Amino acid sequence: MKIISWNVNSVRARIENIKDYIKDTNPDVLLLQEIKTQNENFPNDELKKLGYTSYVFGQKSYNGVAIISKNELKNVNNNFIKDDLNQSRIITAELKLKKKKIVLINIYVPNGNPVDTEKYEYKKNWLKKFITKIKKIFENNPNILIAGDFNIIPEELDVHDFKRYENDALGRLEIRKKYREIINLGFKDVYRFKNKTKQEYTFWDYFAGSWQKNYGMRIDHFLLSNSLIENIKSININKKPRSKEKPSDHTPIELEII
DNA sequence: ATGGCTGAGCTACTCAGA
Repeated sequence: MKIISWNVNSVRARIENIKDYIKDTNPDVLLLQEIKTQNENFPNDELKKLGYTSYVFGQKSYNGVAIISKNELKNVNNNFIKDDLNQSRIITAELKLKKKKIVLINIYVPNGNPVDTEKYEYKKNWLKKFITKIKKIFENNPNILIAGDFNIIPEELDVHDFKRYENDALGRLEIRKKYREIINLGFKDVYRFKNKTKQEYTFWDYFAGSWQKNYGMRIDHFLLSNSLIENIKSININKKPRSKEKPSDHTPIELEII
């Protein structure tokens, strides 16, 4: 089963790229972040033509997440945590893998910059609530997959110039500790688990030729509960979509589980 | 290099992103 996560930076501005990408990679489940549209303007029909059902948690202008799936999904939910600002950042569903029932969680974590503002506090509180909820889910189900745009640089090698980000909301130790806290509940960062020292990124700024110079960062992640590690077939950051015309600033990360 | 692109909403500009 191929599951892909991609922050598309507007689903409507990116629809042709997304359709091309789906035809190329044929995912079973595609998790989108930053769709930047309300549910009623989501391109359901175009994705239906490719054989996918869309489950959308949208919002006007900003944020918004969606799950696009070949098979119909059960228990789709938009209120995983109570969001302090009522922003659309989490959509969950139930996924079946052989005999295992997996809780699938698609997230778009707040950015949190600048760090001396309420935006940073919002990110911290959001992560705190999220961790509390994950602990609770674990009590009933050991099989959890968290995927999406975490807006967290886990380690120094996950960014081209760590010094620039060590006091940034993406790289601050306080935030990276939250990431470790999730991992320590019983997860693997699948990319890092499979690639101990490899330096690859999932995001490059639009400006200053960041893509051409490979000034990027790895902030889109798949966290798989330890009970599912044996099911990993492959993990891959696919840089092709970032090189296309009119790209998102993020590129997809692709997980295959069996 | 704390904003030099990009997108949404709207029709001139601000807000947001990381």
